[in-house]
Amino acid sequence: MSAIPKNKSDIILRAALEQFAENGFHSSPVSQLANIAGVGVGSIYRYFKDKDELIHAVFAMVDTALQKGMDTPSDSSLSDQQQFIQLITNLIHYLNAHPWDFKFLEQYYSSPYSIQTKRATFSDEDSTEPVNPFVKFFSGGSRGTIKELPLSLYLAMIFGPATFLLRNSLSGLVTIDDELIQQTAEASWNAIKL
Amino acid sequence: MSAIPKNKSDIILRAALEQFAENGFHSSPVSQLANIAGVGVGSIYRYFKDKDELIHAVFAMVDTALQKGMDTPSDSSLSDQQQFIQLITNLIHYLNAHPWDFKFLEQYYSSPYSIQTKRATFSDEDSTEPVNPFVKFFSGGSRGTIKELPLSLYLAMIFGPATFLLRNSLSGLVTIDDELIQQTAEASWNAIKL
Amino acid sequence: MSAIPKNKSDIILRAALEQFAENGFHSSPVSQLANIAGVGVGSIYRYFKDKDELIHAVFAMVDTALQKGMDTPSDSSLSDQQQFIQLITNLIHYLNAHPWDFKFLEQYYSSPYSIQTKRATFSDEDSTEPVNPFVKFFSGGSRGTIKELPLSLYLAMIFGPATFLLRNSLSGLVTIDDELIQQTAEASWNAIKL
Amino acid sequence: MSAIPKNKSDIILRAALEQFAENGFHSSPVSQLANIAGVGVGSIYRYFKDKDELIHAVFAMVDTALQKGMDTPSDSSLSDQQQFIQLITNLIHYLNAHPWDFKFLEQYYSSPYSIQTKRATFSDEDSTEPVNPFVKFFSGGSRGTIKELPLSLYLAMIFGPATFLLRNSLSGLVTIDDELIQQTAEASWNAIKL
DNA sequence: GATGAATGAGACTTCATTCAT
DNA sequence: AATGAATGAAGTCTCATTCAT
Repeated sequence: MSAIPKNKSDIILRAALEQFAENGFHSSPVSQLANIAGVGVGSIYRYFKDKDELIHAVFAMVDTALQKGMDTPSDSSLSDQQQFIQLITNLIHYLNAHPWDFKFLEQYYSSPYSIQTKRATFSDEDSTEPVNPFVKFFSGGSRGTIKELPLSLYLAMIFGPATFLLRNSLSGLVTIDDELIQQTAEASWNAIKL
Repeated sequence: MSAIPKNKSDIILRAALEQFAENGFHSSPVSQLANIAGVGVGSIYRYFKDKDELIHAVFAMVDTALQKGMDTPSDSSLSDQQQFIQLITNLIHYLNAHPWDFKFLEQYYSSPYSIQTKRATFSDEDSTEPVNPFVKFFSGGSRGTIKELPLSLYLAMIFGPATFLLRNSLSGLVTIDDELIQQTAEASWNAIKL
Repeated sequence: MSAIPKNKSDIILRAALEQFAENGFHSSPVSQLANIAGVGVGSIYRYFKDKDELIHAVFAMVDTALQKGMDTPSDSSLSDQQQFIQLITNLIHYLNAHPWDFKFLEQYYSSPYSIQTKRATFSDEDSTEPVNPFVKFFSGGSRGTIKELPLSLYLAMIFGPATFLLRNSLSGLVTIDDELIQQTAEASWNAIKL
Repeated sequence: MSAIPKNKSDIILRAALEQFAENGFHSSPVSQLANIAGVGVGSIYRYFKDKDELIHAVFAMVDTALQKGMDTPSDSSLSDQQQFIQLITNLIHYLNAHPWDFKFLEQYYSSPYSIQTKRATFSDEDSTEPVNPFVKFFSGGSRGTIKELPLSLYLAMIFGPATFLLRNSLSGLVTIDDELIQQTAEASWNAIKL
């Protein structure tokens, strides 16, 4: 799935993602990252100023891939409901298929690191691509199919449940299958539809 | 609000909660916890085997308080919808009023520590009290007012959005007021009602 | 001669002085200092914030001892010449007897560290004790026995030759004995006397 | 003044001198020297076995230039005093005009490196050129104008004060002008004249 | 001959834990 | 019981040196 990385910088990023996801930032010594990546410790510092910069770079990689993974060629023949459900389905599918990405993001967002990064989730004023596809979806002007609610609440009803399920899936408390995904997407839709 | 702790063990737990919430586990040296708590480093090790045990103990304290904070004397004169909305309102109110608790839980759940803890959220087989009030709510047998969905999805539609909003509230991206809480509770209800 | 240090801080300072004098700052790893001092590495960091602070502390210790070692109870029955020669004799004697102190000072002054320290050699405006005894000597108002020269030149004719000889003594190029000290002191006097 | 170096070896030596003088040996990574010199790191190791050898080579370059800078075509029409004062004036002028050379020498002499180098200052037995012009001056047999003193003391009264002033000049504590140089040279002469 | 990416030994520093008082 | 000085394992990062291109 993920293309095999060929340049050293990507090899390091992949190894770091794996380690951070499994062990957390603070239980992943740089020396261990180097081992997994199959490079010398010093090489990591050739490509990244310090461990912090590496963490942010992993985030950028994962975030970009996620935006791409969620996106769907906009099909105007689909109803709002169908489009919306498609997006949520994509989101859960992608993160369920990429548990390292999900684990990494969870840690990243609940750490001091995320504070330094300006999240462009809510507005795309200053953002170049990638733009969150859900924001795109909702910013299409008022529709007759959706309740009038704050953007933050739309997003909460989408990412919240999905995140909760994925977390429990990783804990082994829940098994995510297509039926559950479908039910989740519909529930989210019901939460905000008129 | 929080009762003033009187015995040394509680004093330590409170100080630890504050530090962990503000600085994270790995930026909270035991010596600093001792300072804040106003006790010697050695004393912490009298009450807790090591730092890990302290972290788990803080979790237990916070988790218990949260269950209590959410609970409401079950009032059978209220409709299902009213009860449900009351529960969510309580949840968000409590965590919004106790940001340290919320921050701590976020870190705890997205860290390797939570893996070691067996969460008794979904079943109460082995659990002594406290039991999640929402689990109590849903386990009351089938009702005519709620869709037939997996328990995990019910919980996802409750905790997911609430958590998402609280997170953004702490980041300063969103301000949680009573109207938003009401809207959220209703949206969650709409997601699962028949 | 040097009292045997009893508290840990002094033990560390002594060990550091020895190592720095012999090997230089950069060839004296903190771990080695700890070995010589007979303490754990961590202990050094209990008493000194970091290696830099330790270096400055060693300087303070050496500098203070030197001022004391140079000083002589001012004896007004002695002529200017006798007083002056006494001071230089003390200076060379002291540093010759304490080669570590001399080597340390040489390194310290020709390193970036000394820039951070405000040397109070030239003025004692802001300085509390100790004050350089030579400065005291020259600041006693104009005398009829000494040429009118800039203070910096007085000091140059005192410390310059002494330093040069001590350096060569350490290299083994010269042997400093009482006769040489006497000759040096007289030459310095001749350089500035009327 | 300094001829523009044309061969790679000289370019490296110049760059190293500058860096060492400004930042010290240990804050001048070889990679940085390479940058300044505009050559690859590897090239430095083609011309110099290791960093130590480079340091010694810079010393040799600086030392040679200094000897040349101090020298004056011996003019037998001048008195001893005039010749002597001329030599000191040259010395201070040269080092004041070449602060990098002076800073480098200071560091070199007060570092463990200088121990490895056998200085040929005092005797020219084993020395090929250059020979210290002052040694030449004093070895001209006994004169009726100068006190009978050890060679090392002559040198101490010359280099000592000059060095001291230059050091303070670099620290900004003293400004060296022609008057001060003249006064210094005269004081040195007074120190040793009959 | 020249280059600079790659390496890893080793430096500095932090902090969980112990134990004598 | 309580304390906090002492410890050293372990983590982050630098940089002299090598070697394939």
